[in-house]
Amino acid sequence: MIPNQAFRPLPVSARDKLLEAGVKLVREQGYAATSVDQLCRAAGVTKGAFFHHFASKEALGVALAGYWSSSTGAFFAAAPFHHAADPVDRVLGYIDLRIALLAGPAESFSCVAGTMVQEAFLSSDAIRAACNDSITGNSRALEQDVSAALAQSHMQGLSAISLARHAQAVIQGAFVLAKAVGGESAAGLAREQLLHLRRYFDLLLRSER
Amino acid sequence: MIPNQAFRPLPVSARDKLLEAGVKLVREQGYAATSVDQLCRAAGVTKGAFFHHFASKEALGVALAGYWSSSTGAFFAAAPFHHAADPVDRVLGYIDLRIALLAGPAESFSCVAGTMVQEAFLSSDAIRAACNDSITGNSRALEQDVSAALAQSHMQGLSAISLARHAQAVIQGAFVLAKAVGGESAAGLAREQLLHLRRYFDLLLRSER
DNA sequence: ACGGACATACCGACCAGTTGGTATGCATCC
DNA sequence: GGATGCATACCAACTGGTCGGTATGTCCGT
Repeated sequence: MIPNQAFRPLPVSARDKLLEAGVKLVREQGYAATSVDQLCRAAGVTKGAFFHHFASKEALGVALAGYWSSSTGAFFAAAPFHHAADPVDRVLGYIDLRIALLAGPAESFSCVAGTMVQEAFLSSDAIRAACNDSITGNSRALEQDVSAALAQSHMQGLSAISLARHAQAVIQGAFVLAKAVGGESAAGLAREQLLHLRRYFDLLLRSER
Repeated sequence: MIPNQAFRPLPVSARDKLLEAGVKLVREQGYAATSVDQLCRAAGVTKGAFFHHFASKEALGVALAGYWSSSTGAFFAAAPFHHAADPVDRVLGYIDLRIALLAGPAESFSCVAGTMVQEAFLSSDAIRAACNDSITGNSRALEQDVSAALAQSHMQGLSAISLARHAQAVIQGAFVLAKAVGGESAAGLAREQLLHLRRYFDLLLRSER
């Protein structure tokens, strides 16, 4: 999403504006508490435009998860930690980047997919599946490097995808705790949690080499 | 909450029924998507009864976090893992108990406070604070044993409360991932995550003794 | 002139919250 | 011990406003 369109006017269509507004509002208040009218107001478009692009509010939810997945996926894919020679450095580099992103209030660094899926996992299977794709997409992107790093270590009986999923679990859990404490301490608390994750990975991947 | 009242008819007042319904509905659909009418229907009481006991829907949310905190707190306080002589066994015993509780669909083992705070942390500071009390209450209950276990190990520069918080973060993150995959795999995925937490604690607390 | 991209106006359903009321229990006073 | 007074617990019916969604129209590039 948001394709690079150099030398061309950015589309900023009503659809894009609605998705951007969706990211902001869902992060701040969740999916259910965000009304279609509110989305239209925040995006500066009318209700007619909304239902021209999305068949329903649920359809926006699904599209939002996809939009979120694409934009964050592109960001992490372009990050420099991929160029490290040692796969362990690539894995820890990913965690370090996630730590570096933790700043400001919780609604500025939390995950749209994780927030949405908590509310909609039972009421809308389409949204649940779209959010699952987003989260497991992150795991799969990390899995390659974890797998290579595990092969170097003497660790036995550990699955790469399970470890990659653990990174996502800790990240999602850190967001929940950050929202709970609120205020200034949110980012610091989240960072503390990712440092535990980093230590765990370091213990596993650098053991007995 | 729900005091033992042997030989007396259980109160099952409208208030208690509403809180029980709140636990169920918030787990299934979140706080915002749960309407007052729905709560009353599920509890088998009228709307008048609701607003007799709670000044607003938000007030129910705050009371619900307290109710959740008390009932789960009492459960864990009474668990047998506290009797282990070695503090490391008590910490790992807590994690093992949490693993044992993971069964069935996500809505049957997920956390009411964690779900609510994701939606309401900005819109209602009262709910945010009540949920934070519930989650940090769990951390503080674990902190004592973690502190004693850390004192035995040769680990340096690790704070007990930070580690106890990490347990809560992994648990909350496991719930998010479990909701995302949905269906039969939910509990298994959550268990997998808590096993990583267990391994991390084991690596830290049993190191170089 | 035709289709995509919007805007305006509106609908029935449902929302949180309010109203005025009833039923019951428990003191207090004669 | 029976009448009085008052609080608690609960109820059915209602309100103004907001919800997701629709019907219909207009603009505009091709």
